[in-house]
Amino acid sequence: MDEQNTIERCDYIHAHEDIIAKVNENMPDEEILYDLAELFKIFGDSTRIKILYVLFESEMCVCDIAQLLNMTQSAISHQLRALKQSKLVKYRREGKTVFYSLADDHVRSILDQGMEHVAE
Amino acid sequence: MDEQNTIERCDYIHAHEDIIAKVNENMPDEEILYDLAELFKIFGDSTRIKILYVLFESEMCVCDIAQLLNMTQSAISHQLRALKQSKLVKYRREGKTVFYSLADDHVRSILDQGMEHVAE
DNA sequence: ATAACATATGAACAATAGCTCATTTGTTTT
DNA sequence: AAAACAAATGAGCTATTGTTCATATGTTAT
Repeated sequence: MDEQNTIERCDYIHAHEDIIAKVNENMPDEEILYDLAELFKIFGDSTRIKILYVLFESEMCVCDIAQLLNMTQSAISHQLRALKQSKLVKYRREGKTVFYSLADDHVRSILDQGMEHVAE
Repeated sequence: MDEQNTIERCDYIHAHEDIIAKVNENMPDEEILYDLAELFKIFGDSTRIKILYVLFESEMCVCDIAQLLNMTQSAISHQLRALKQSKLVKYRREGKTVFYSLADDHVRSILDQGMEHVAE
């Protein structure tokens, strides 16, 4: 009750009441925004982006990806785990080999949207 | 010439020649992929995502955003700088006040694509 | 010019992330 | 069962990042 807002505030808020109401109305839940940020974090690393581009062509095993990107098996495996946890890639095992592939079309559309912005 | 590839390799590469050729053909330049990752890094923080959602409703000054998100002016200003550098927001000065707004429609489409994936 | 306000910025610190190295797990072959 | 191979994992190290705090810059009003 007597807890004070310690954040500095400007003398008067510029935004009108209706705007503020709309912001609060349309702002997704904290949890969703957190998840969204986590998802984009995954795209925020060029190694992972390269892996995704490789998988655009075909499913591929860890070692092949490592060779194509000239990186260690361990580094690729760690990154594939992140991609897996975000449900951006899926995998199937075939003997000793594990083949990874893109989970769905979102990967492509998200990267394409980003590309459009970067290309400008 | 005598520089050796120190990366471990599997006994045989699974991917066929034509696949490897296509990967190398369709893989964007290193520099582009770096820029792309940098762009997604910007989306990879929930504070910045919140700022963008706020700006969906209306242009807004730094202090208003800070109040809406209950954060310090400094923190918001720092993040707005990142958004500005990535050309995701633009600004105009009106006296002491600086109003920020979304730079273009890419912001919305990128966030929407991400949302689609998260919502699953 | 001075005071007041809005914003920007730099240094510092804690938390996070990506890579390497060593090792483990899972599978196949002998 | 043992050896060999592919992949996964954990610890450790360095680099990066988001916030805070203090201060500087830019603009307006007195």
